[in-house]
Amino acid sequence: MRAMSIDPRLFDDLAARGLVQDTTDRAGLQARLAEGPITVYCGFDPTAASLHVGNLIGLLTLRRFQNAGHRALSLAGGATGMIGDPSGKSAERSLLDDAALEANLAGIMPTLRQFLDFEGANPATLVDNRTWTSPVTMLEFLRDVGKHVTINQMVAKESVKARMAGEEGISYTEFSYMLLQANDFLWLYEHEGCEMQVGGSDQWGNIALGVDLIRRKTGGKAQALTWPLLLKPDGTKYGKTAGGETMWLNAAHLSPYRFYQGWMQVEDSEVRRLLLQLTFLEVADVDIAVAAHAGEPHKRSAQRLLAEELTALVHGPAAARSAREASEVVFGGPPDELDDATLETLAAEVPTSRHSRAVLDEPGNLVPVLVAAGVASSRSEAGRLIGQNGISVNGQRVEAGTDLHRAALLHDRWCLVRRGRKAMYLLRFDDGSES
RNA sequence: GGGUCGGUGCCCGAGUGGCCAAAGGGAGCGGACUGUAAAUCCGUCGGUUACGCCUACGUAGGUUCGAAUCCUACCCGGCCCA
Repeated sequence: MRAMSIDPRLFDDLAARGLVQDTTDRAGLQARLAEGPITVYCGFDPTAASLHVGNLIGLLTLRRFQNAGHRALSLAGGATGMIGDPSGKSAERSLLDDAALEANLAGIMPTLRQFLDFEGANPATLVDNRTWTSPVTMLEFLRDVGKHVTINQMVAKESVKARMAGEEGISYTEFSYMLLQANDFLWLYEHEGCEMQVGGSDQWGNIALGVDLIRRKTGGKAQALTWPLLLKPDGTKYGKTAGGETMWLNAAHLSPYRFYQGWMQVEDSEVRRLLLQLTFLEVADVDIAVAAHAGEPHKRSAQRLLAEELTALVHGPAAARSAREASEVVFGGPPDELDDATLETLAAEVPTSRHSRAVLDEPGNLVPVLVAAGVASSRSEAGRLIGQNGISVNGQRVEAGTDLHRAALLHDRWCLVRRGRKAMYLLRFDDGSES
């Protein structure tokens, strides 16, 4: 009867990592987990062509369950993604058309596959809720799902109340989202033997509705667990770099180098929690690392650990290594000591642009080149940055009126431009056409 | 369908005929201080061939020497009524 051995420490480990916000009857859930493998699912809506760090906990939590011997089920929200979840949103979403939806799905599928093991003795499963949602007619849906849910309980949900109180209101479509999600849970319960759903705490209402629906329709008992939303100290959602970029998981949307830098720049007070929630490092090891960091915080060893673990997890060990090396160059010594090969490598990690050598002979070329390189978005901004001592070329602050000359190039073709203290751009000057 | 209130820059939000590229706040960006941290302070924050010009206050027209501000139509949203 011991088909699969399960790790009994899972729940305590999740709790120790700060990953337990709410659960259905806690003792009951722990008892059920101890009983044997459970099938657990987490949904990911294709709202963009890439998942972002906000989805990371879900991906990792599924993996934690799988590692502990349970069955992980990853759900791509092809149906729900079209509607948009009103939870945590203050404004109505724009509906996705079919083409955008397909593109988004194609973008997130590889990530969903990457975090789980679909081979071996305990393979994970990947489903798309369009499979069972599309064929259902509206009448069937109203009869089989809608009949079991009261408007009263739907209106009582925080996400709905917030929107009903706001100026924009909530459309019937978005209002229905929770029914679709509840129906997903029911379907998976009946067809995949899925007894448990996990998600961020903003999903609690939707998940609980599914648990209710399952009980009413089947008499069965389903489980739910949510984790606290990944929030920054200022209360805003996580998922942006210090520079305000979304922390996408796809390399095409955010380079591994910038992803790595995003984690390098988290503040001290956050780093322990992030290590616990976003890596597979043991709790004890995290505490050792954090203690070491506290002793000499300027070395940022905990941030470095976080950045390396996560970059390796998301982009692979090789990308993590490149990101680290590039970071050492960018935040290391003076750029005029870099050799040509290092600059070539760096070009793959930081924003790099190509320019014609001919512009080096033109007076007043600095501002236009900065714009062309993407350092500034307009001439005005470029001028402003220079005036504010915000631009340095090859390690030298430049003043208004400075021109770029051939003599300033590194190895006769590179220019390393720094904007502020963190943003680095590499400009490459070749013969031939400008790009 | 009727009534009513509203749609302002990345976001929130003042402005109700000229002094408005548009107060204030937030975010962002740069600087100082630091540790690629936090806190704090300073500056900046539509574009440009820069004391001029262009583009901007839901959309399209109109009144006016002059409109974000007035009028008309339309679009969108809140609330109330049917």
